[in-house]
Amino acid sequence: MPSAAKAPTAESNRSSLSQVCRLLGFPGDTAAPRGEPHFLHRRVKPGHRLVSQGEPVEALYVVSEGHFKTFVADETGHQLVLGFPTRGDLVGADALFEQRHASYSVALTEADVVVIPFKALAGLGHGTGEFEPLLYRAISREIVADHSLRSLTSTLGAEARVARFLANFAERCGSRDAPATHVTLPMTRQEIGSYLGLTLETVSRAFSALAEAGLVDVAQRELDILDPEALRVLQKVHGSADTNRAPGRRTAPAPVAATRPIRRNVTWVDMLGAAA
Amino acid sequence: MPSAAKAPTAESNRSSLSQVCRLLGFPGDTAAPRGEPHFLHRRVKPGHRLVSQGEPVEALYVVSEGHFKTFVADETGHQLVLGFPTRGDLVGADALFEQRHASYSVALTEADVVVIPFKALAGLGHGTGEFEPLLYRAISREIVADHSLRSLTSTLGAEARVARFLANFAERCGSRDAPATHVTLPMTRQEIGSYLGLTLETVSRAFSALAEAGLVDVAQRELDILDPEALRVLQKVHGSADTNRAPGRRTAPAPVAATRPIRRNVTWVDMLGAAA
DNA sequence: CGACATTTTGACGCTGGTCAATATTGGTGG
DNA sequence: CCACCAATATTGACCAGCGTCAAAATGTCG
Repeated sequence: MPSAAKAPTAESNRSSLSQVCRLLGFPGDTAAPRGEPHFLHRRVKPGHRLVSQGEPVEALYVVSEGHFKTFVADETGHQLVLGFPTRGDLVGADALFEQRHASYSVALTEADVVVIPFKALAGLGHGTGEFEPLLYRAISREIVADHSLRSLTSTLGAEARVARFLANFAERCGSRDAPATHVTLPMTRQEIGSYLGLTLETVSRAFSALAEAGLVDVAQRELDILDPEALRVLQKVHGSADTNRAPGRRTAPAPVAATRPIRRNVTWVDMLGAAA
Repeated sequence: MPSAAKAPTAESNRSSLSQVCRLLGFPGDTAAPRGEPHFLHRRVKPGHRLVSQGEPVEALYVVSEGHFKTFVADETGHQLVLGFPTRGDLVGADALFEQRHASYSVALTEADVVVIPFKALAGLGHGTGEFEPLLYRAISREIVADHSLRSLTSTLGAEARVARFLANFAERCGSRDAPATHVTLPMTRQEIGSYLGLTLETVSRAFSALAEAGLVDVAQRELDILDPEALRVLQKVHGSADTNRAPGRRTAPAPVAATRPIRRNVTWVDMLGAAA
């Protein structure tokens, strides 16, 4: 992987507030670029933990480079993958409640994070008042992403989940509105499965199916996105017998536009009834 | 339901900061109970929306009385239930990102909420600096609860999910360490199913099964908890991918320091361990 | 009382989990 | 340098949990 082979150390060991803002994806919020505090960085080697479940919180982190996986481990040792934070993502937000981390975060690749000392938040450093709204937004985004994932897993089938995951991941890898055509997956099939609520075998099968459908080209950890649009739209591939029906053309089938004229009394029901 | 039939208006139309703290479950954090600002309340009738998806955020809310359901609706009108906020829960945290609500919240019963004006947050009212950490904690708790739910749905089978849900719900209904033995479910089977990632039929069947097992006594919306402990412990485990085979090493006390030479991808396997 | 929403119960079948065997990669030791 | 081994990935066969379709019972509201 010739990714960050360039100038790894030169990238920075400290970032200004406005840099962190941009990193988080809030370019507009940079208001006071003056003598604002600079945040230190911290490097994490692959396989090393950034935070551990139960550990008292010392800081929050914003990923600057590399990939992580965050997961919880129940008493029996089983683990559930909660996400794969990468550049621009906040790590450790679940620790603000109870001042203890509620999950593990380990680096999957060589990684670099911006350290946001907990003091800067709890110590009510009003000098840093500029980035409090920023934190709110970042944490809130965690929640939104979480809900989005729940929606994904409870709505789509296995193949569609994997497809969306790949599209999403590739999108987040390509740094600036560059969907990224080729990526090296930093996580195992099992981790993907845990994240999506599937088993590793099902993930593997989904990969094969997507490859056979011509949407991607996957070999082990190497992934080529051939049809990003189809990946994102896909609802079902489900081709065991008639996979090659229309080669080259694969668009989503017409969805059900069932908006039944349900009438009940009050306002909320309009959307309540539609369920199914 | 003769619940809040008593003195509905008398309960309060404004709350002090410390009262909100207690309501949120952070009794210790009440620091400046002096001339602190008082927050107005707002009543919501069953079936009425507290917030709507896409709507610009005007305030956050803390439920004081009653039950809500929060859900997202995709383009086709299908809805996914995200939670059933009740007394002490924060509503609207997902709106801090992008200043627009990312979900609907409708009252399932007669309800009463504390209104926390958005201004009090964005306007960086440092006069209210006391409750900023509080908000952080409350929002963070949302995330933790979310993860907990994901863990639940991806590890347990249908019956176990429903069992845990009922135990959980009854627990949250009984106000003070009172597990609550009888509750009136404010939501439909379908809503429960959406919340747990099941269909309404499966939920209904699970209810019947739990009743037949003598754990609960359920008739329509009326629910009696007969064996709270069994409900919480019940595990029909059917899902999880990893089976812990390696009986030897379970604890991964390996500190953040370099444990061993990292070959490509390994080393964190100590806790990934047993994974397969 | 009649229409509709919600719930219950049954039968059937598909998706995806489980078990199992093999292939491939990459690191280690002789 | 090559054989060996562990971890990961792929693929197949089997089957069961739960979604789907369907119908009937019960409750609710106008």
